[in-house]
Amino acid sequence: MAQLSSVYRRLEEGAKRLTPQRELIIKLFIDRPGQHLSAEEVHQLVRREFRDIGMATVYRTLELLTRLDILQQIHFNDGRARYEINLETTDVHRHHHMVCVRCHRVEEFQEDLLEQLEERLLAERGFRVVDHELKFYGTCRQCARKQQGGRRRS
Amino acid sequence: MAQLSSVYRRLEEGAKRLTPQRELIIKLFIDRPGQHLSAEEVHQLVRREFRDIGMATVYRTLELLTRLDILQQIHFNDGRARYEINLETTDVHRHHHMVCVRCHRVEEFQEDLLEQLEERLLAERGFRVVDHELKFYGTCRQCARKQQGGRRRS
DNA sequence: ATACGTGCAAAGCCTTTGCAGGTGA
DNA sequence: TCACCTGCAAAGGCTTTGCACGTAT
Repeated sequence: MAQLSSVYRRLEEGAKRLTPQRELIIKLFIDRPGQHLSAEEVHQLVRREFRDIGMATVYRTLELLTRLDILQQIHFNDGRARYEINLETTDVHRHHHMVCVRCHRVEEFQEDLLEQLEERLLAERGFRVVDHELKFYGTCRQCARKQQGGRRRS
Repeated sequence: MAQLSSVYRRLEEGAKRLTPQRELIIKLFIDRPGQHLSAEEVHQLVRREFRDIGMATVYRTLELLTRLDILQQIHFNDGRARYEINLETTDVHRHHHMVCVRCHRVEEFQEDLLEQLEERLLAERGFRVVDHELKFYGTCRQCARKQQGGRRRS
């Protein structure tokens, strides 16, 4: 798979070894595109296949993969970092998040309307953007339906 | 001052007492519009006038004021929460942040281009936005100049 | 009297680090 | 050999909580 080999290439470029623990963590993210896993969740999932992996290894691996640009760290203001994979097909800079404040599920959307704004920030304020994040907090369709049902009853 | 009385009104509506500690913390934010203070910074600043205030009181007050919508909590991914005041003149939803990754200063900008996008998210995906945050990370004008100077020298 | 507010210390969470013991090149 | 990697336990940093003591209403 092209995406996998690109991940391994990036690992090699970082002069790092592909240990079983690291491979399992990478596979986890490849098997779940579009998911945003916390360190705790990664630990739980990997432990199904590698019982003795420690949290320190998980954190060190997540840090390494983030540094190699294989993962991206995201904060959704719930006090813990989450990670998602950076496949070559994924343009990180045109991909943002909708966080449901009820079920905490995260949806994504593509949008490039920030580019013109970034150009204006450079021209008008001298601020050169290297990264950005846009997050919407609200209620997703499913939770809106549930909420509506609850209100009817009361 | 109209802004001050609005803050006090919101405190009363919350059925909360205006203690000297709380008043000092509120004044801190009113005297520094546009600043984004961490709990530690608030503690340091208030201690100049109220030596014995404890961190717990600072945290409890910041939590209270956030709940009363007098302050707003913000995360800039540096591992600590920051707070800014919500004056009635400030439209929280059209005010975003540019975070300099070198000097860590935060600038603000006004922009309302998100509204049409929010309408589309509701229409196309059923997601009803209640809050959003847009942050740009990059280098500010001053740091860009310093950097340029350094490069010329090397 | 009673509910509220405070400072202090302890505990909680998430995350990082030190260390001794492996393992691959 | 030697650099790298790991699990465990301990420590760090930010934040919350328990508690006994005050203080307003």
